Amino acid sequence: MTIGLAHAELIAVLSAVTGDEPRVMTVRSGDALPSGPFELGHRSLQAGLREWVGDQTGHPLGYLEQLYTFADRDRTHEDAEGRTISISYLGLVREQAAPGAGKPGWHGWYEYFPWEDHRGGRPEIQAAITDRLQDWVTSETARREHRQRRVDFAFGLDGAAWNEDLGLQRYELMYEAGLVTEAGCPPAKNFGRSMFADHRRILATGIARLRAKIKYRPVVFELMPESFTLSQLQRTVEALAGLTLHKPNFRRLIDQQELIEETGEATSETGGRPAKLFRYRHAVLEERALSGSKLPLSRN
Amino acid sequence: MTIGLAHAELIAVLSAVTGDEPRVMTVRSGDALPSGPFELGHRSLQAGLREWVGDQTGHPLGYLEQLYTFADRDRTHEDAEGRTISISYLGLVREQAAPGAGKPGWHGWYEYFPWEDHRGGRPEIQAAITDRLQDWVTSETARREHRQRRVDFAFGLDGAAWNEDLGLQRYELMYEAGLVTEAGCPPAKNFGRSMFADHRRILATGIARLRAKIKYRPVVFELMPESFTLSQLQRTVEALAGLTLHKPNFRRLIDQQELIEETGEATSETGGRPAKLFRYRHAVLEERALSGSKLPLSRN
DNA sequence: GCCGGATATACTCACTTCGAGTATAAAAGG
DNA sequence: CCTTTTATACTCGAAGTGAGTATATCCGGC
Repeated sequence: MTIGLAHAELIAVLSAVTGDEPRVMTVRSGDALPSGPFELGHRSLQAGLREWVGDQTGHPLGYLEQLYTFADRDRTHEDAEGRTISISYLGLVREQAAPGAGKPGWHGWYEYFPWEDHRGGRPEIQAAITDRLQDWVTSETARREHRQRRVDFAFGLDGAAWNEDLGLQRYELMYEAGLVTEAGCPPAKNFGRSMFADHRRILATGIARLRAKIKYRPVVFELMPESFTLSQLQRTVEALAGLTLHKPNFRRLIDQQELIEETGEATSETGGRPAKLFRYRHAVLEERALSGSKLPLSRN
Repeated sequence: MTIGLAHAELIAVLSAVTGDEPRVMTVRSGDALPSGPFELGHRSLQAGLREWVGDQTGHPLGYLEQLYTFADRDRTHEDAEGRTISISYLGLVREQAAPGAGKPGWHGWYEYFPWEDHRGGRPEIQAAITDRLQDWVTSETARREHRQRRVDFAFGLDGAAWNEDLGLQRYELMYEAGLVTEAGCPPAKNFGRSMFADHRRILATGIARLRAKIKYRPVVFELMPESFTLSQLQRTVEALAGLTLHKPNFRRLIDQQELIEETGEATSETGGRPAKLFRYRHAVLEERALSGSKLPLSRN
């Protein structure tokens, strides 16, 4: 019996935040995500990727999480002796440990997804996108209603609120509607910077996953330096979520979670009143979070 | 350059709920999860699995979601020409469409994880488990504190509340502490029924994922028949979560989500007052849910 | 036919959480 | 010393959540 033989490949979405700009590590001048073959010598996928990232970038990798495994037919290796299976990972790199961040190799998320940054309100480009999506909705009578609901929900139209977690759905809608060059549309009709093969889709997956995760697990701290101010922390979260947050409530949220503690020092680099410095309470690391139950429990 | 060649295998965690018992489809009299090679003819992994499940079981597969991809060294294929990559999926099967449920092939979740069912309060077996875990905690001085926190958090001890989502963490702790035969411990010291290779770990992954998911996406309905009563729905959720829920609050939660509507009919099969029958509002299917923001937004 | 058991359904209330706004403190610079 | 800027602290009402109680409708036994 023929057991499915395949080429195994690892693809990484490595992110860092510099100032208020979320960035991703790229190769080929920003056209592709770093990837490499899964070598036989590695203990596991995770270990393989860590090793490989360490060699290639010199940045120690903090948090690492599997994203998704793809094996669609169009991903078949050219000299196909079997097809290619791509296993993608999300990795977080601390700002200070990423000297390359800001230099070539690291590109801003919103270069690829300009419509995902809502920190300055709805970005202008979004109107153009939703106009084109509306054409796509109207162009078919059969699934029209269904398409309309998907667009409205994903982009926060018609009463629905903008939900930052839906980045992948938004990209997939645009792909279906032929608004990205990866779907075969002419470069003129493209929105955002495109990438090699399905790398932009994988990046969207990583962004969506991270945006969802920061809400129920303290992963932001994997991106922060050893000590930081509350404003820095807030700006980092805002950069990731692509949203502006309510400052007093953000602070309340943070300290009622008891995730951080004062270092005792302060910094006056920020301009106004000096800000206290905090550090992450590592004791809490693996436990904690995973907060809400959402199910109406019965205490008997 | 040697591109990593590997064997690709699909493993499925197929679940259904009959009455108040959550079940999983198994092969080898309950010793293993169904699995098979990833054939080259398939369009994608997802399509490959759907086809394969259809052929093997005759049950149409509703919801299907990727779980995790494993490729640890100990999973190497015997006549190793490369190693085996296992891609696991979680699938949900509707009760009525699964005539085999209850018959051989389908086994109850809690046969494998008796400590995960808290519907009748803390199960007795848990005390024995945590006693043994406590020995494991005390046996090492170096990481003792860390281990203690992990155990307390995972099993809801020392002030922490029981969290049904942590099934995977609990199994992994037991594995580390040598309380399951899969870790090489003698059968006498085993807790719960063990499985082939790492299949029980994969099942734990599936259960944990599903338990987490029912809180923010309406996936329960993939397990319900066309029409159902609110009590049936509640019992299904309780079966999955391994918890008892507060009836009035459960009903409030359900109808404020507007996920279901009355069929107009009622059933008196349950004994007391006849219960109204409801159906899932399919219109809502892809949108909706993904409820809470958890981030303190600013409206400017 | 009436009554108790069983199940379904409906309503109330206190407490916590959350969104939103306002007020005070401490630095820098003209 | 007064304004600007950033940091920090407090308040309030609306909404959500945990928990309990009350009413409705069937069945079966007497």
